[in-house]
Amino acid sequence: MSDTGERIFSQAVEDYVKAIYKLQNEGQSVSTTDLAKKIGATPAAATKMIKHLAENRLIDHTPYYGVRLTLAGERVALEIIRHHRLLELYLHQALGYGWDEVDAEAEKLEHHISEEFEERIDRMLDYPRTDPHGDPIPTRDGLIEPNRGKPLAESEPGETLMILRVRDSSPEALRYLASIGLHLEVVVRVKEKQPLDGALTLDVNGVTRSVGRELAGYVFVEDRKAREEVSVP
Amino acid sequence: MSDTGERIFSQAVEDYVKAIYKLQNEGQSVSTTDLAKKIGATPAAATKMIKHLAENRLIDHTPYYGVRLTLAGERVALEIIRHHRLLELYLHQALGYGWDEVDAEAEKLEHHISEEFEERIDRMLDYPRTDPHGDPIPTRDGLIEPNRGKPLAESEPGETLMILRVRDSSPEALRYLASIGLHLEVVVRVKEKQPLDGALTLDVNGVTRSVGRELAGYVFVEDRKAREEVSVP
DNA sequence: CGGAAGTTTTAACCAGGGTTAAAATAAAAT
DNA sequence: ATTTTATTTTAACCCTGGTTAAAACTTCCG
Repeated sequence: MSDTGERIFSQAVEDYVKAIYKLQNEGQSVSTTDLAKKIGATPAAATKMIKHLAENRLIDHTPYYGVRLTLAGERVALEIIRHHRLLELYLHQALGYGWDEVDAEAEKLEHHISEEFEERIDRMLDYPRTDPHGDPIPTRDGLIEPNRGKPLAESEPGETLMILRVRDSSPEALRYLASIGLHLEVVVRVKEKQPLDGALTLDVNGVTRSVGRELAGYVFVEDRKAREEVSVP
Repeated sequence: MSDTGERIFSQAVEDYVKAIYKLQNEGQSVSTTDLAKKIGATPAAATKMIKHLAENRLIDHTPYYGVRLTLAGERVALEIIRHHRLLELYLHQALGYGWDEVDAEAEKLEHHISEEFEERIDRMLDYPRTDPHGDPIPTRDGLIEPNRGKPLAESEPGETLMILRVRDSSPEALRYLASIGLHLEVVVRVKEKQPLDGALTLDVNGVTRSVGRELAGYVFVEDRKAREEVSVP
């Protein structure tokens, strides 16, 4: 009950921290070049920001060897991701945005909402755990559940699977997946798997569909049986 | 259907243009000092921005004699004010914000919502004409109705008036007004007016209330009879 | 081991939006 | 009519977040 809702870090800082968080989630330490690429700036700009972040104890920096978030940095990242995912869900549920549209709008808003706003939409959505792509929403105090599911691309013929999560890659990919019936919670059965390119033939609600290996790598699933025990929280 | 939703002007530019618009609405041309004060920066900073705005044909600047918005500038100002007031109403209606809280939150968001978002909340609110303080919401194509009502402070004993609009001054003032029953659409009767300080004694829903001249200057009213003919849009 | 190649960092610079201090101008007052 | 006062503008500077070009460091390979 002490802070008055002022933002502590600039939007740029928040963007970098968030980018580092995401890169860190596949591969231990984050390189300057990868970070620069993700942010859309030059490596030189990234280096300068890295110094700034390190001075503010948001990251540990071993020159020439990359960067890792400190605990403080992770807290900042998770707060922004919380904003982002709550906003995505809110836009979807309350304003009818499609799951391919929510990311762009949430990106614009995530740095600018107050704690009050966050709290209100959280309550309005009844304290949700996942966003419209099935990604977990961090809690107010910076905890996050692990990502759910294994890639559909790694499944084998005969398996019956439920879609739990879809990587929020491009709006086009999301729209295409939706168009062939691959939404969250949908159950699919794997009919065939091409031996060479890994393309899958699926049964989706009685309709036969094909997805290439790349797209199938964006869809995360869980064995049908495992799901029955978890049920509603 | 041509622009991709990119913002054309910086947030700073938008803030200055909005400030000029508001100052212009009482007193013809806007002085550097007043503008600086409104923005919360030094006159030197305002001068620099004024040059920038003039180069972009958003204002006409007569050095040493002040500034006026061009038509283009007015369009920009009204677009931001539209965002602001739609947001205020949305926060109030959809998220339960009090009328004393909406201004601060809308201030943060008004620069960052897309046309899509604007369109969606506009539809969701069923194309409203006024915000929670009774201020008119500009249309999508930059038209705005004149401010409604005359100051309560100028009314005389015996008059029966309906509250149409309340100046969005401070959250405290708004909270106080609400606490004594002075909301929008409420009908009051003027019982007395102090000859010297202009303080009013009112009948508000059967309760007797006093408001000083300053506060009464923030409340805008219309003669009760005039209202009956207008009715619901 | 010694380059060659790729990555990272440094250096010098730019633009936007701010500051303070000083100079220029307008308005008011003796 | 001239001086005083207040306002506005200019000048010189700061900080943030970017750029390009060059230098420093790793790494990998012959």
